[in-house]
Amino acid sequence: MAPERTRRRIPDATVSRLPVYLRLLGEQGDEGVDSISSERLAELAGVNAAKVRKDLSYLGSYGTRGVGYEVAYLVYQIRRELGLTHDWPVVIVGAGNLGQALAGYGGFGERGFPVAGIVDVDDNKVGTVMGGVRVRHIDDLPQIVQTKRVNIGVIATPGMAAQDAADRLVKAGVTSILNFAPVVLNVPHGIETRKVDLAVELQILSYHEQRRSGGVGGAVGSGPRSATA
Amino acid sequence: MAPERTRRRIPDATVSRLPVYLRLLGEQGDEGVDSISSERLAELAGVNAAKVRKDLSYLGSYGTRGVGYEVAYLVYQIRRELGLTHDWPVVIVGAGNLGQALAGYGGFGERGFPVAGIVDVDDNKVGTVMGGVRVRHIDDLPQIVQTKRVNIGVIATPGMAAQDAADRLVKAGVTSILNFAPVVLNVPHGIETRKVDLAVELQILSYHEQRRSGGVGGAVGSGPRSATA
DNA sequence: CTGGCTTTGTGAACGCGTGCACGAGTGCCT
DNA sequence: AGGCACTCGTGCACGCGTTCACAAAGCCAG
Repeated sequence: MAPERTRRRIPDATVSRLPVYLRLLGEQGDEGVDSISSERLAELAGVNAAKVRKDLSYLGSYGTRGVGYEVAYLVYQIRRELGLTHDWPVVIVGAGNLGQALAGYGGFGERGFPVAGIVDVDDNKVGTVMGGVRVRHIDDLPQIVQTKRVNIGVIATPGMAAQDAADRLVKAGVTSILNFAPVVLNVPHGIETRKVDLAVELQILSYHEQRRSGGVGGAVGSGPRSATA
Repeated sequence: MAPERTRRRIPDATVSRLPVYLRLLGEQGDEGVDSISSERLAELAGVNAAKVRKDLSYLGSYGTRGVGYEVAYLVYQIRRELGLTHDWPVVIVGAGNLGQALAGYGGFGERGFPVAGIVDVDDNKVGTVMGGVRVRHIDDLPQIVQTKRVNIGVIATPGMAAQDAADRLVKAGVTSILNFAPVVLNVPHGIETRKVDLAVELQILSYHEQRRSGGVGGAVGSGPRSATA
């Protein structure tokens, strides 16, 4: 390949915001907006304007001073940087409540992440269809990953089965994992992992609520507007 | 419980890790472990031992030098700090795929966040039962929030309906919102908000995959799966 | 009771991300 | 053509979070 030396590394914080900008820019584009300022984009994204400019500067200087950014071009650049110029098929492990919801959630395919397959250990679930995809046995994982060129795996199993799922995914050749199970996964170096834990999110909110309601005192079930029990 | 000066503000980063420690400590407790070192806990949580100690130090000095932390006591302290000494009923807005999955996901109630209600705008869904909870009309939101003393709302609607859902939740008296819709919510100051966006997570993974597969070279859409064994 | 071993708690250094402030470039209007 | 208004791009300072390193503190053996 070209001298393409160590490609500008983009800070994690920025990477996590680019998808947000991308979505907003897409919406703006659909509404006929063809140029947008960092200030406006910042407002839509709920962040600081300087941050937007700095974030976008990591992609290169694609803005026009005095004018702003051309929406369509910016969309293209962000998509390119995020690797969204082509689809990334994903495989879902676990066909329970969550797995079903994920498979049925149309947003996946629409946004470039078609569900290449769903697998489960439970033979009773194998064969059923969810979101247009037939559930297959987890032993078929390697085959699915290979034939469908899957790089991303989604773990939607109970916590107990998550590590095994991760092991199988890695063994099958997956290099990125999105984990919904409340478990700290142990994966080989080089495997990218992200975790979404509903319980953690709720507990963080709980912390703030508890704080709001008068600090760590006795166990009182008082809400902001509720009668003190 | 005299020290009311628990006003100590705990860093966000720490707050987001406490739930993880809590779960791990619970598991260890179930396995009969009654004392644990920061090193061991760090290993389980996949973080640095010093970080564990610093995190726990925000709760107070509950460890014993030379020995470690008493699991049961630490669990109690973390639960107390996170406000988990009592339940926090939640109300789910949106009875679609995701809403169903969330309602059906037992983990909610088990972890102290019982589903006080599910609401939807669609009259066809109203009356059906999900996860043991009957779906009610969104107009009943204020009543549910008030009678069940709900402080936390969960938005599981399509993006288009999310802002309206948030407005209704806030108006009904909810002060914390967990948002699954791919939208930047606009809420009054003082309302705590957390966002879980599947598309964003996948796109972040996509970024790393794209990076792995040779960087942003030509705009050629060669298969995602490059030469990686 | 003393010495040695273990592990906590924390001061201090470092690094990353954020936000400000301002120079530099661009387009529009007179 | 010249001046003006606007917006990007970025150097810099600040603050938060992470990590190291070590003294303080507790336990145990003999």
